Amino acid sequence: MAPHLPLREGALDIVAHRFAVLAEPMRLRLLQALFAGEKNVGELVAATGGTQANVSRHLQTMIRAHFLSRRKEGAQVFYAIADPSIFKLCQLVCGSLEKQLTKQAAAFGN
Amino acid sequence: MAPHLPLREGALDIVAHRFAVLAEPMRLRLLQALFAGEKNVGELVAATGGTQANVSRHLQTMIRAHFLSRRKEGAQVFYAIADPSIFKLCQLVCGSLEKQLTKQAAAFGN
DNA sequence: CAAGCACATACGCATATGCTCATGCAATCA
DNA sequence: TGATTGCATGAGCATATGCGTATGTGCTTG
Repeated sequence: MAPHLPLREGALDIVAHRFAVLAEPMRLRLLQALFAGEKNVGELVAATGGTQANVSRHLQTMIRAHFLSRRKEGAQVFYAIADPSIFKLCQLVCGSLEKQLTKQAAAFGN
Repeated sequence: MAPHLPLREGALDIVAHRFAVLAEPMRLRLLQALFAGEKNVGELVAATGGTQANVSRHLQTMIRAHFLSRRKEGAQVFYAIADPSIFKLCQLVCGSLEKQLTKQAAAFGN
């Protein structure tokens, strides 16, 4: 039941793909914008500074990965974070990154 | 101190890169093999079924990302997991993946 | 010193992925 | 109904990345 860490064959590819979805700065920007709550595409375009086409594509990518949810309201489409584990994932990476950078800084004598 | 989630510019690229390192099946296989403890390159080649050159390349990638540590002993080189957050990262992804697949299975009527 | 083992790395190819531009499609409004 | 707004998507290009093959480098051993 728990994390059978010797993962079955094929599972690794799925896990890798989930990490890959998080491996694009623009998608992380979108997630960051969505941490504050549901937003429509126009708001996300404004928040990230990307083009409408590009933002839309990245949103589809995260929808397919089941990281986001979609809600149509008239002509607009609202996106929201659907997988709460994303919070912890980002926190973990940021945390260990901070630790590493601090250590590197200390190595310079400081 | 804690997760300043509105990350400073540039930090996102670094975070994205860290996720990217975890976004390759072969690297995940190597990490899985290393979960049991330190191993040298030959053992990792055997454990993953990859070629020596490819395994070596991926190990360098994870070293540069500070995910692994390196220890030379004579002609051999031993690698080990240097960043404990990798455990939790994999557990989180596997956990939410399991949840999602279970839900999808249930949607088929079961 | 020569030979062999363990590991790293340069090169070339194939594929994947992000980006822009242009267009399609649906809903709203005049 | 025609025009406009909001979002999605196809085409094409540029780049990045993984892989295999071949070769380089350091250590060990005879």
